[in-house]
Amino acid sequence: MENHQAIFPCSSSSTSSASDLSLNMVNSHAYTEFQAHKPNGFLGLMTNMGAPNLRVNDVSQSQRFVGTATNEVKSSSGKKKGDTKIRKPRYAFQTRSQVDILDDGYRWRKYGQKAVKNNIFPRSYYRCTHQGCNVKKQVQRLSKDAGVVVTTYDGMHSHPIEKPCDQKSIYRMSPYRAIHSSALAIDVTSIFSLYTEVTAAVSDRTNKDEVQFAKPKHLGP
DNA sequence: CGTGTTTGACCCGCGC
DNA sequence: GCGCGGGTCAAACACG
Repeated sequence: MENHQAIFPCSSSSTSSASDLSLNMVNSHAYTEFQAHKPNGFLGLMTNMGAPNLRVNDVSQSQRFVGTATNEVKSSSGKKKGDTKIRKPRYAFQTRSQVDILDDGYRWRKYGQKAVKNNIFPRSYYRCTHQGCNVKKQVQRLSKDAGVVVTTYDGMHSHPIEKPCDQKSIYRMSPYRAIHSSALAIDVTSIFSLYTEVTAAVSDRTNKDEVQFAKPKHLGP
């Protein structure tokens, strides 16, 4: 596989200024359960996964990572009739952070925000702005724990990371984004290198529902 | 002007 | 069939 350092040039610097950042990654089946407020909800999953309150710098030591390739996702336009449902890999990151927007190095455009049932926090919808890239993500805070942000990714990026290391020069922030994230931008590129590796693995297993845990080589055991 | 957010309206799938 | 909830669209708007 390709060199992650080349894809994520910032992966060596964990400049999280939101000091209380932790992360779990879950498959979307579990995430769906969480959303439905069933007994085996998200918080319970944290315990099951055995990696509660990980700091981002410790992810290499104990992070668990699961994905699925068979979630049904509507095409970009959910309005057309007779659309064949395409399946994309879908992943949910759980991060403990004071900010919603994780600086993953890609450029996202917000295209919607919705109030979610049983959650006091709205869910935000983002789309990758790269031409031809149809990757989407959803960002939502847990109502039970306002410090936890769940970021769900739909699809895989088919292009290199767009944002160089110098956020100030490349990440042209809108005033809105600046308000919410410029001061506390979180560099989680090392986490997203995991995402890339496993999504690639998933793409090779299109007929299987579940994917084995992945251990990123470059992050060590 | 380019880029991005906001937000109400709209569409669709699903459960009852 | 109907209502609800999730996801998306698009016009209006903000800002450098």
